[in-house]
Parts: sequence; C-alpha cells; structure tokens
Amino acid sequence: MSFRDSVYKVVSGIPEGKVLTYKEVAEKAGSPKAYRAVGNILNKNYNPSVPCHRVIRSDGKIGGYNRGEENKVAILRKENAII
DNA sequence: GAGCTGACATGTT
DNA sequence: CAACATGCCAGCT
Repeated sequence: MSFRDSVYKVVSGIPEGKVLTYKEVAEKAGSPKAYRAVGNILNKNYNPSVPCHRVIRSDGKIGGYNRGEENKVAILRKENAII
C-alpha cells in the first residue's frame, strides 16, 4: 500500500458534485504535506476509474488534466461541482 | 540507486 | 493587490 494507492482510493471515493483540493486529498491519503506528490501521481494516472477531474487547486483553479483542462472544467460544470 | 520532475501551497518582495 | 521565490513530497527516468 503505497501513498499512490491511498490517493487513488481517496479520489475514487469522491462523490459526484464534490470537489476536493490537492491538499485535502493528500491529507486524507495520510500526508497533508504531500499535495505535491498528489499532483504528480494524478498526472501519471490514466485510470478512468479515478475521477482525478474532481481534484482542484486550493485557489479554486483547475490546475490541469490529462485530457485537457477545458474538458475537466466541462465535466465539473456538468456535475454542478464548481463555477 | 540517485537525481529530476511536477496537475501545489505558503510566505515575501 | 500581483508576481517571485522557497519548501515540500512521492513518483518517474
């Protein structure tokens, strides 16, 4: 069970319409100061089972997405999560 | 095995 | 108020 797995689990547990910040995910994963690693992990994560699009920055910004930030925003807006 | 990279956050300038 | 610089962690090359 690596930190990566914890992050996957946490992100996979995010319900629709809910968005968590990288810091929150890192905290739930067990390392509040590992928000850096969270971004790095999600970045390499191409697993569709992990709704990485529900993880945003603390500033409320999108951050990034493997399939394009615009797509990420579109999904979040569809789920009535942000904006 | 060591070093580099990054979808960040916080503090100063 | 906005931009720059620093610090932090885990994963990847």
